[in-house]
Amino acid sequence: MGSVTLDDVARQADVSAKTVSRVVNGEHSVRPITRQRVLRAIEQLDYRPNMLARGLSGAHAYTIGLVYDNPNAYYIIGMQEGALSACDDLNFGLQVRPVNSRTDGLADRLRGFVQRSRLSGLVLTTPVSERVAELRRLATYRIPFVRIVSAARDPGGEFPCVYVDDRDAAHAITTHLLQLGHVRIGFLRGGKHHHASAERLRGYKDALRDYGIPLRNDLMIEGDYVFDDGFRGARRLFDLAEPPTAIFGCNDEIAAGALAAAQSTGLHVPYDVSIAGFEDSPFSRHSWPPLTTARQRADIIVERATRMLIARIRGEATENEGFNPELLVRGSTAPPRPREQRRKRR
Amino acid sequence: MGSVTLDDVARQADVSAKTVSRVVNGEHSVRPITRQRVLRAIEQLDYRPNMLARGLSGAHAYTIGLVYDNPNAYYIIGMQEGALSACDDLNFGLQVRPVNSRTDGLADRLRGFVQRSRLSGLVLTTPVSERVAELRRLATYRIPFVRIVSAARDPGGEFPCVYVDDRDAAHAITTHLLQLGHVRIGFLRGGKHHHASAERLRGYKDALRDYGIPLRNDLMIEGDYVFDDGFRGARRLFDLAEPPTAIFGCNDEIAAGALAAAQSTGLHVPYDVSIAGFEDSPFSRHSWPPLTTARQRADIIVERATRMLIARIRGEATENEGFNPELLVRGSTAPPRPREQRRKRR
DNA sequence: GCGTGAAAAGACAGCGCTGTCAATTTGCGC
DNA sequence: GCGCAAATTGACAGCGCTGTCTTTTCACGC
Repeated sequence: MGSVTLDDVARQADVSAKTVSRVVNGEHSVRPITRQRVLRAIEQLDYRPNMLARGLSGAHAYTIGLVYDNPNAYYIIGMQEGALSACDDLNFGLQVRPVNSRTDGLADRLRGFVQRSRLSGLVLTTPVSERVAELRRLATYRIPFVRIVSAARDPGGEFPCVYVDDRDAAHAITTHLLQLGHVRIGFLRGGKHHHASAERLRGYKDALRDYGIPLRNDLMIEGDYVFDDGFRGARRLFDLAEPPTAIFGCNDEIAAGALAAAQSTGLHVPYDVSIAGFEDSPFSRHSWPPLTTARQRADIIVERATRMLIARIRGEATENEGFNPELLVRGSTAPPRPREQRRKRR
Repeated sequence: MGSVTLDDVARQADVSAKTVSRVVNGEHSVRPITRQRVLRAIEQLDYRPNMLARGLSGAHAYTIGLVYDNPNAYYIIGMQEGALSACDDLNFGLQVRPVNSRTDGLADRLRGFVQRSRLSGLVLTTPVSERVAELRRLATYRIPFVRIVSAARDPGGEFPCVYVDDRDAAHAITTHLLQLGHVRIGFLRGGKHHHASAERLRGYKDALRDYGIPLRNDLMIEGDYVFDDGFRGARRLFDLAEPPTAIFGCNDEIAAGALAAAQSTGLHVPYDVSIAGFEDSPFSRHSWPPLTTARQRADIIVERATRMLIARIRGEATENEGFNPELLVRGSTAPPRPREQRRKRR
């Protein structure tokens, strides 16, 4: 209804529709003079390409897919915002796709998804981005994608990516605790299958090693990225003969669980025990005390990944980019108390 | 590339493409026998309509818009899930649209959004759904929409809607506190411009009235739906000469703020003060103690609204539907202590 | 069995754009 | 100014579906 079409522009600029199409899509083989004329016509008419027609006609729908497997609402919203902002800016559409990353045939399901919606490419977030074998397969299907991964440095190699240095951030958090004087620091690990979790554990270990403190297995507790595991894990730590004076939770939800465990045990945070998280989710800001954590800007990270993906779809070359989460010290961490002053459990 | 088209199905079912189209779109001038045949063919071939072609060809894009103005990530995800589930089921696409509901020209911006993407209709969530004048305008543009509103009973009248009885739920929560023996109950109000907030306040007032307890203005504090207002509001209540023994926060985030305020003041929840929220967000489950609250299933509510919208787009008649949030009693509420036992503030 | 109106099914023409390939123009060396 | 390859530009045929209009079939009363 009344909307301006390619043909209108073509008539106005006195060229063929195809030439207008070429200009709109930034193809090379148009003379500057012609391009000018077309651009002027586009502006005069306030023309906007019809996504539907573009997608139906062309090889792909000028739409990218954001693929995730993550229960964390805040994280998802952040990622969505980032992707949307890049897509709006570059005239692409966005489709959001939750998947189960642990099942077989992931690559094939993703291909199905891409084909059905004629997606131009995929942004793969962790932990989907860690299934390298499936990714290889995806690549053989010639589906463009950019992954977001946890890595201390540019992994280079096979696939384009945006990398986040979880290890360094975990190192910083642990060092912060060490500098406060903590020696027995518990670690509540997140999803076994998440590489990010392993990286954070490694940062923790490295920091302890730097301070010459031997690792103790009873202080490192397995679990998932969920509140209940944080709660139970922290309880186990408190029950040790020599409980830790600080606990580092692999993400904010785990740390919130640890915080609740402390409070339910009558322990005062941070006086009796320090607790740190990872993520800077609302959890960490809206607890009492607010949690020391590492800020990870999911929105910015995904926006960069999305821009990279679109650049690649357009045939441009790209370089991998890295991000460093930032240490955020808040009220949940403090120096340990001398032993005798520590409060009794109720 | 190998994707199954309408024609393939038509051939398989030995009918015309148009008939398949009719079946897919739930039009009702198809004989049951024929419909069966077509459905079987669709299943055999695993046919899925191509959104792009549908949108290009038809008067609208078989895609609905979910419009919200809400900072609460958890809520948004819930709504998205509900809408997506209905859309997937009914072969519609979904576009998500955050807006600022307080600005002028809302209807015109929504129209722009609808026209650009050729949306078939809109699901309007609170508080967007409360701008009645703008809605009237939207209706004159002949844009189909369904609103989600806060109301104690079917508002009937002008626009189709799904209504949620916030008042009754707030009444239930307040009654729960009264039955525990609380008399001085504070109320932390959410967004002034949200009708839901007014409804919850009214439920609170009604319950007090039912128990013959006079309202006290110093116990009702204005604020927004955010943590900090909950924190500050609760602090003000604690500073009263006669502080309340229970606080009802207008949503979970406010209640979380009140909880933090209590903890930061050295008050023990629920022994020194009871706290209740509204929403059943992760906040309420992941705090210590977990919050008594009212469960509001954003996903289910929005799913219903989406189905209603699509039915209307298809020209079917619909009836408004109501939902009642459910009281969830958890650890943050308990009987008040006799006065002398109440703990001193530090 | 026939006539009738309504219900069901089909034919056909695009929707706005891009891929393909053919036609035209340009630039350049001689 | 000519010839030729390369650079530009254009013509045309769909992409997969639905709206419109037409044809066919059905149900029913006599």
